[in-house]
Amino acid sequence: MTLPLNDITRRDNTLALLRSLRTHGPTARVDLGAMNGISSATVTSITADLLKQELIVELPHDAHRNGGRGRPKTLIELNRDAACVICVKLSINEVQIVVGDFSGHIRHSAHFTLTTQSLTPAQLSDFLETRISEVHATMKASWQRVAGICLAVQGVVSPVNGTIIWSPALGFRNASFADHLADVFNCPVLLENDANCIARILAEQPEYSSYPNLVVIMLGYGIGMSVLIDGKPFLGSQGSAAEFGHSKYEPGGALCACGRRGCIEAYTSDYALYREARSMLALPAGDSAHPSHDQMQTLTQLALQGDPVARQIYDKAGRALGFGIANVLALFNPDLVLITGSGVRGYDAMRPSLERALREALVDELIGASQLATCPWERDMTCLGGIAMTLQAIEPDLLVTPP
Amino acid sequence: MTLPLNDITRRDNTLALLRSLRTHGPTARVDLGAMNGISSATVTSITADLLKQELIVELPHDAHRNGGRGRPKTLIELNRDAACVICVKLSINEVQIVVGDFSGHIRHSAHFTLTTQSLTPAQLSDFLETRISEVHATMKASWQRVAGICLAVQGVVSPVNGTIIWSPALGFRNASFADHLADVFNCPVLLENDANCIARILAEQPEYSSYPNLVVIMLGYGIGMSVLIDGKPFLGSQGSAAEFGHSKYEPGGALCACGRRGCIEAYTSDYALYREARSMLALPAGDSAHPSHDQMQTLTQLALQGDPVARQIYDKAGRALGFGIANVLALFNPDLVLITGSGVRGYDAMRPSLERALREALVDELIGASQLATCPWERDMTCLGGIAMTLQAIEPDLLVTPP
DNA sequence: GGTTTTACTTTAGACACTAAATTAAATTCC
DNA sequence: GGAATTTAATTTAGTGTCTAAAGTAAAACC
Repeated sequence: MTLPLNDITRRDNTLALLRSLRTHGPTARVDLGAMNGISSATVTSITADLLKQELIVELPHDAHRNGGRGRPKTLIELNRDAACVICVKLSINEVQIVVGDFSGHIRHSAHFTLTTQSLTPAQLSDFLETRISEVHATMKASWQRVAGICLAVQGVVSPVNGTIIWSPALGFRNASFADHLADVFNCPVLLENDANCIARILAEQPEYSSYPNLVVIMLGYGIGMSVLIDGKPFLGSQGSAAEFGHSKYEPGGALCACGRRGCIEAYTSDYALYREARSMLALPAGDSAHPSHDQMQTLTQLALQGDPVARQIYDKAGRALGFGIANVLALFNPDLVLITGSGVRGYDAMRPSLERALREALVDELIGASQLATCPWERDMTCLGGIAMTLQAIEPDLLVTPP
Repeated sequence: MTLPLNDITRRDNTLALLRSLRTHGPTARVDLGAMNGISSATVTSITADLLKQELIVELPHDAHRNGGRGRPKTLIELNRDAACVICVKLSINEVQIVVGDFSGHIRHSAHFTLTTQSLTPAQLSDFLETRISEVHATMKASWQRVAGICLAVQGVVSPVNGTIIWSPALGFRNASFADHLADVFNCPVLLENDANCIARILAEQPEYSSYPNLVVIMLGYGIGMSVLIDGKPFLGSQGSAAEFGHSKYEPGGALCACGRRGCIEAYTSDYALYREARSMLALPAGDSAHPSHDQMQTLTQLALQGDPVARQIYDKAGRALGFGIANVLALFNPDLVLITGSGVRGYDAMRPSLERALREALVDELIGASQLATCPWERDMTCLGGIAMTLQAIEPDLLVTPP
């Protein structure tokens, strides 16, 4: 037994209202009630509590004119300054630190370039602590509280244990930073996979919110995937589910960054594409194991313009991705598969062979059950998702003890 | 808005008590309270309602002596005769019809042999209606009510739409029987995949109940799989998730019963094993496309006794299964993968190559996160699972309107 | 300026739950 | 054998949450 049952009901309803406000923006009490199946009287009661706690604010009436007859609605919105969260995105050779306010918007953002793969755990820990401290101090000076921190990491992480199991950005394995940071900054620290963050943000966008079972595949330096079941990210027993990039296309096939062979990533990721291409084509110089945006752009353009060698490389990549997606359709049967990440730039070049592979692999009924779409890629999506997840995680903590 | 909120709480608590009684057998009020985090007073109140509705009964005190001091516990158990459900298992060339009582036990069972693949939809519908009618009439004569019917079907089904999308037992596709049967017998009719039924039963057995994320793989004529996430069967958007047997091992590989190539089933199922074997080994005569138990037994024994040709066949099957399981581990990251079905008889012959494939495919961290085990196979498991699922589904209906 | 419309608040009552007190039914102790 | 002890179940009293309905507020309409 944790809480008396009635308190749970109240808390659930309170959290539901906060979530409605976060996704819908300013909303009137009547509408909040209708959206959540709660009577108007109860909304009044709950919002009164929240106003007292300064988690929400009423909008002045003159800010909005809502036409019709009758008493005008009083719009309520989240108090942006009620709390803030920090999201740290860790990817290959880049760290991004972002501050989000209580309504989920980015208030501050900074990028750092460093050779992540050569860091020791202690060096990375120091780096994170220093950088977060700077932001943390700034925020504390101007705001009430930093209510949570999120580490959004490329690779296999265990949110439950707070350990990074394996990341392409790092030269070591099984490292734990979350607990230490939680001690230092005295707030909850979430560890999340970057693909889950992105899926979280995409899923709440109106055009995708009607698909409760959503698979998001991220193409880029590596291949990431996130599965949302009933709108919630699916984590396996250790929280490290959905390692799509390392599911197998061809047993014994091409060498992957994970050390195994035949992974989809070993055919479809940036580094795999560039590895195939560099020996056969004239391409910009640079670190071919970590091709830059420009390098990939050049390669993609060649394929899209019909260069036969480049086309063949993308054909092969599309075929691997197609068979991989076929397995995902067979196993998860989602409503929608959304392909995004910086690698979508090459999607059109992969598409014919991808679709051929799908038809080759699956009976029509299974293909037809799921839609396939792409979605443009924006750099800040990961952090926005991390902020959203962190806010949701810390909200119950903010509700404690109205005095 | 459906029900006032407090009614939902009450209904949830009532259903929780019923579920406790179903899994734990006769239980005292105090213990029911402790198990469900409900106060003893509330248990008294709820059980009073249930007694009035005759869904539960009190055991006479002299039936059990529970030693200790103090007032003896009054054990409560489900009223077995409160309702019954019918489960129809449809597999290749066999239909089984079973009656389960309210406590989930089998009260009656009948098997029918018929060439299912040559039936038209109308013929099958007639057959089912006739056979169910017989049982239904018998039950109605002696009991209160037949509260639900379950169709447990091998293959891809859509529980939501009530249609059989594809079944190896049938010569046609996209057939709907559930609605018609529901009309005829005036009760809810569930359509379930057979693997989901079995997983349901296994999951509630004490030795597996501590694994919330459980994957059950069924080896047999075909390959079935069920995924339980947080103890609940995972169905995709159409409810036809987890078509593990038709996920791909080898693009362009062996021909599968589904018409595509390279499916795991095309290497590891009974028919695939026998297809490979029949040209090279002296095996019992019979329909080699649908090998009998005896035929498979002979083949398995050969492999286990070290016959090189048979061993090679099982090696290949194990390798395909191993890569398939590797993908499942990568994508679902379950706590436990349980292998069962009649085909477990050959598991030991597949095991070495299966484990080799796993190690070849996955980084150690992902293999180590999940356990792998086998579980003996019993014929009635499917129907027991179907009964359990049906009882759970109809329970809310039984609670309506205390007069 | 009165009427109508819509939004929000207050009031009154119902329901489910729990803690504490009470009753029930056994065992143990003397 | 009767009193004390122990444990189970029930009853009682009280709390919290919710809703429907009545009441109040603030606008547009006529």
